[in-house]
Amino acid sequence: MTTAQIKDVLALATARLAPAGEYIFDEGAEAASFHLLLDGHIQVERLNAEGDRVISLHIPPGQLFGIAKALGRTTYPASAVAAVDCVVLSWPMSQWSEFADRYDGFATETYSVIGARMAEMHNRIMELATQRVEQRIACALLRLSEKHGRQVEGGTEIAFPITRKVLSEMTGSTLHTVSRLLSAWERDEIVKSKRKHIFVLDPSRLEQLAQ
Amino acid sequence: MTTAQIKDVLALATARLAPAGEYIFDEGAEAASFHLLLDGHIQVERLNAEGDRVISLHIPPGQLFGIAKALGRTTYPASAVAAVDCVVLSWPMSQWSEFADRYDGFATETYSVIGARMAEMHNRIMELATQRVEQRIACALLRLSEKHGRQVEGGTEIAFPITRKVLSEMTGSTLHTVSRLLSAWERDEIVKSKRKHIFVLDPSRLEQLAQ
DNA sequence: CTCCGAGTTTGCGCTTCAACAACCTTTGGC
DNA sequence: GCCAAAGGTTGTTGAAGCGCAAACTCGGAG
Repeated sequence: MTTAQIKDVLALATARLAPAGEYIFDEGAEAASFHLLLDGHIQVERLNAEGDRVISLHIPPGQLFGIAKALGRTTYPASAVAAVDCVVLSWPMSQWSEFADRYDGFATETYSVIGARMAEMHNRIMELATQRVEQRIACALLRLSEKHGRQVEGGTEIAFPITRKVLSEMTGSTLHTVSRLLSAWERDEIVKSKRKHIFVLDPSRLEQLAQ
Repeated sequence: MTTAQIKDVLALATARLAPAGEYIFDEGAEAASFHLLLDGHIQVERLNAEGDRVISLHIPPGQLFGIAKALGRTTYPASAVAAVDCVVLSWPMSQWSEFADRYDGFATETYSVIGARMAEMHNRIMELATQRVEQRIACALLRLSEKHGRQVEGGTEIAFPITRKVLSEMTGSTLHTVSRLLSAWERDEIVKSKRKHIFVLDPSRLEQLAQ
């Protein structure tokens, strides 16, 4: 895309600040807009019939999300919540095809993102189907630190606040089990954690635990 | 697509018969072709590091598969095996973009398929994360009978041979547990099974079991 | 017709982990 | 500085379901 094209596109967007905890859109709602995360972290989640929350993925800044239209859907398949204060650009879904037609590489880029997300979901399915809780949590921490990590002295910090509860909802477990494991791993100096913040100190041993 | 266009397209395809058990392509292999299943049933699967097989989805006749290129990938993310004798049309992946450009609706149609598959994977993740084995197996049977069912007197038969082992690999369980549950459900006249064949007699009670 | 192997059934012990419960700690609002 | 609420720790218990083992049965190859 040229600079002129970028200007055009930005002129059509609405920017807004979503404070931590705000829902950008809800599962099942009509997909009226697609979004770009400029800053912050978005959590994509669904509730099952019994009301258990399952967190499917986290969106890092710079990614499009809520692109239901690209997949032939008219409603959002999941909800998106701001995990921290976020800056979000939004466009009406009606402009999707225009964008795709007009800007070369827009569609290709988008489908690469979708491909990557599918691959990630595929991995999650494998993990859930074959690994034990301990391994799954180790995997989740590794993924988070790789994709959403920030280097600090001594290790990698996960770049947004994350509770035991959230980690359990990402791994199909309970906050109790997560708490126990994090405590054990902290004793072994594999991770370190403050409330809502986790640091991976020794990724190689975490990988071992994930097998 | 017009009839003339269909003829063009078919002229470029290679047709072949894949006997039951044959691998159409392997996980990780270079994505040289994309395929259309004319007849039969394809099973998409992956192996994890320990060699456990996980079955992600089943492809019904009439669907495209192995469409890695559409998702910006150069290798297949999973393997595809013929679950029964299959008739498969294949095109070299190099023709993908040509097809997408030339035939209106081709791309849109494809992305709808991808959207549906993502939705299904999403559901699988939810199930694996929150439901117990019994519920997951009930869900799997319902899905199979809906998407790959064939009406027979008294119920619905799953349209391709399926072992306890396969069902366990679809649900992240073991063939023993599946066997036990099927036996119990057969006593309650919810399902009926011959070796490699399963009939769903009472879908409503199965839905109850799946909650 | 017989044999062999793939598919299935069933029992038993043992591990994993969710459920329940109680208590502790940190943080932010007033 | 106090309080409430959110978040975290830790112990105990019970059950789900996996691993192992052994036996059974069907169906096809020869």
